[in-house]
Amino acid sequence: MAGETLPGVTREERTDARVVLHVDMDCFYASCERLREPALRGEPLVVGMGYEDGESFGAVATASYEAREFGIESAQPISQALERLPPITESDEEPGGHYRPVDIEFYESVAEEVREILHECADVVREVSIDEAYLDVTDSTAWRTVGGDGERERTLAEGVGRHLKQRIAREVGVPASVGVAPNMSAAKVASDHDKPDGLVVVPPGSVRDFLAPLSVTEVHGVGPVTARKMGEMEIRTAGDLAAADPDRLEERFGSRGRELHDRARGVDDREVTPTGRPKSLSRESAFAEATADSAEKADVVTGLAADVADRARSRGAMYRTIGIKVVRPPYDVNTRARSLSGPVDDPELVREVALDLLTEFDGDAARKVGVRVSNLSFADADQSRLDGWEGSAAAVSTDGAGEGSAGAEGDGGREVGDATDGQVSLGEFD
DNA sequence: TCTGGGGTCCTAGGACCC
DNA sequence: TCTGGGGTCCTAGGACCC
Repeated sequence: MAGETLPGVTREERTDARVVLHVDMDCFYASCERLREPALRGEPLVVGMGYEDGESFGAVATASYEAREFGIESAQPISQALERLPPITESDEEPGGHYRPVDIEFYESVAEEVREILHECADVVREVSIDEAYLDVTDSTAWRTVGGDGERERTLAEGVGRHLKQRIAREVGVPASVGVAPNMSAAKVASDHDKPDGLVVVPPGSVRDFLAPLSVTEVHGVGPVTARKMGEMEIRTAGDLAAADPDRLEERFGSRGRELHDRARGVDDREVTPTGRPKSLSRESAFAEATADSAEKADVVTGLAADVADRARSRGAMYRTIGIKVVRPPYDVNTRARSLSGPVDDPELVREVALDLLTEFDGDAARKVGVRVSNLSFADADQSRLDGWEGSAAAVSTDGAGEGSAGAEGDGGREVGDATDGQVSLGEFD
């Protein structure tokens, strides 16, 4: 990192500070809907999921800024959102509200176009979600200030942020907010600071002052629980947090306390690492009405199990742990999981294990159930190289498959057969 | 066979994020 | 704010091993 400089950036201009961008698409699902249906621009728009005709069950995924004016927020129940949304009238004067169901495949296709631009602009891109990413552009720009006499002073780094925003707007047609800062957590707060369509630049040395007046809830990693506890400690702003005694914070919040203290002071050494492999895959579904009916619960779990197994297969993932989640009223979250002796790709087994774990909750009312596979491994070249299997005949098999061949652990009497075709085949279950 | 210490794996729950 | 769906990381206790 320290050695070479890039064209246009001399050695003296290099500082130790990194240049990190956080790109956050503004109410992304709504923007996507407007892309293919321009008449929705400027109108209150709610994109929701789980809402079928006549049902009032589900939640808001994204509300446009116009819809937010009416008190509509994301994660709100659909029924409530639709009540607040003004009715569409014939009059051109009256703003009408619009509802569209989530169409995740279309949004993925738009996100892919955005991703391509991000990867063209930076070597290291970490995608956090469908509408958010961190970029490290330290090697292609600098914090040097340009402009000055007459012109507004700005940094080269700001130019990169502006360029990125403009390309996304021009080539894809959706708005993005961009934060530019010397670390991830500051860039994240910066992108959030002037939404929508914002560009906020926080140069090195000014991060702490930038954060100081903001509510502690703006700090990434501070949720409702932590904010409440901090309130009890008279810590209300990021400035309060920065000035607080780190030992006290650690006492109260564990290692996270120290970390949050650092972030509030503008200290965050985390590298921007490229998006990795998923660690787990899950699906869950809420009942319109909590149910204790075992058959009904089993039905839904069966469907979710099939979906999860399907998704794992399509992504080339094998799993070693299968789990369920049961949420009992009022909001009692329970998880159960069982690990196998080796990774598998076996939809039938996902179903069997999930249903077996579910029997513990026979007779219990459930408002939501879920199925999850974790302990994932990927049978491809990358993974096998990491495992030191490169070049061996068994290159496609992954950790655990080898020694799992006899089901030697005898966990619960289930047998795991020989590893063949890069996958462990199974004998009887239970 | 009343009993130390360290390491790892597994499970369950909690907090947080988008 | 009584709460949808898909994730991540951390913690803590127990089992098990040496």
